[in-house]
Amino acid sequence: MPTKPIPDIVVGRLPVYLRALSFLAAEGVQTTSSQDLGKRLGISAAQIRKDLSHFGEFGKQGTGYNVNFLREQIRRILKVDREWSIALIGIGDLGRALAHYGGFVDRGFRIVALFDVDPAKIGQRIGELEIMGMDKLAEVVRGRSIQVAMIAVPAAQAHQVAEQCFSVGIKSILNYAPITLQAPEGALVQHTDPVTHLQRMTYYL
Amino acid sequence: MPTKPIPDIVVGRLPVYLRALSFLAAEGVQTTSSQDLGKRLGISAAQIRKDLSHFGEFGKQGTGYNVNFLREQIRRILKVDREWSIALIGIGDLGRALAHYGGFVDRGFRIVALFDVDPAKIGQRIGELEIMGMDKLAEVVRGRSIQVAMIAVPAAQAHQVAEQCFSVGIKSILNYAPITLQAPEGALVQHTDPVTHLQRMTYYL
DNA sequence: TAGATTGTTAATCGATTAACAATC
DNA sequence: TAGATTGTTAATCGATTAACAATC
Repeated sequence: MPTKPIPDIVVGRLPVYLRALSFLAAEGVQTTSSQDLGKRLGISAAQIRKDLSHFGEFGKQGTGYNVNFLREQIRRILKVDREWSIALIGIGDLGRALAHYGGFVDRGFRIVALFDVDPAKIGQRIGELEIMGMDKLAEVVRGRSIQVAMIAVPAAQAHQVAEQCFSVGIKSILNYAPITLQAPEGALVQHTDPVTHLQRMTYYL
Repeated sequence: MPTKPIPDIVVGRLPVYLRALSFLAAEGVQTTSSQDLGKRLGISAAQIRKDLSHFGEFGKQGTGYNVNFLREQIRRILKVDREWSIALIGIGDLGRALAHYGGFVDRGFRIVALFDVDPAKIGQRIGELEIMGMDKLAEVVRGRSIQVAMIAVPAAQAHQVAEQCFSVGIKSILNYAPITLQAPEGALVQHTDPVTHLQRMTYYL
């Protein structure tokens, strides 16, 4: 009896719930409810309960949810109760900003390797890390069991860089280039492009 | 007879279509079809035709769509056939990267003002722009009719900064802080947080 | 106990897909 | 003309919401 897969749209909301729970935990809040969370996130209470019910029972009638407990459960479900190593490819302005960003580590991710094609950049250091040429990608990805990459290269190069990543065993790519990439069978690509968000908003202005 | 509002999920796909059409135009491609676009974007051809049908008829039976024509139509629908002025608030690593990013202008947006609370940063220049204190926000937003802001401040300050933006007349915020912000009636907030994307992917790993 | 809130069911709502006449 | 592709309708599929028994 194969279990029904969880809808991707539900999976996509879990990180948002997790973020809110971490915020509440940091504030010292012990308990929350689907209603309280829903109000904070602009989501209906019923939807939050329904979403969570795909994974188990985490609350108590009359009381709600223990913030730390639910947080730990979602961390486990999303597999961010560990640290994922990330390769960052493309060390321009955005790549540098990502390399400096301190918000990855306590949410389950650590950039452990930097890559660029520009010979002028190769060998430079950012913090602890040295920028490497793409010829080192296979070796580093395999050696450090990296499964996740972030791509911050120009649009014209993104497709080729993604191919290279997949060919050396990367399973997930977060793509910052403003172009839609195809993921091969068994791999995943997520896109993040500020302009698409802005354009979605101007429609309503 | 009030027209039915276009589903937001459809509006959200238009920027993706536009991005693909701009790519094709740059490649010199004259004509495309719902099937071709769908293949490139990982979306069904039927969905693309259905989405476009909310706004009018843009294609020709047997031929498909003229790339430049459809591109112009979507630019018009999304209102990015003009240039929107943007205020960028929070000039840390990410804010700096956004300030340097060259990809806004040809897609309808221009950062025209930089703000930070740090006295050490106020007065510094990035390119043509000088970083200003938040006390100048109201004046600049009104003076330059700015309707869109990007917030790249730490999570702890994001809520307050957003309130300030809305209070001086900003209608749309693209929020880079890892926290969910509420938009007041008549305003819009879009969130962009790399970690939520990464966490969504690790679920499947 | 009385009040609150969960997890779940069934109903509703909305989005996607399949199919096809129209027609370039 | 023959082949291709649109725009649209109806059917299907899936997601959200409302309601409520269970129970803390």
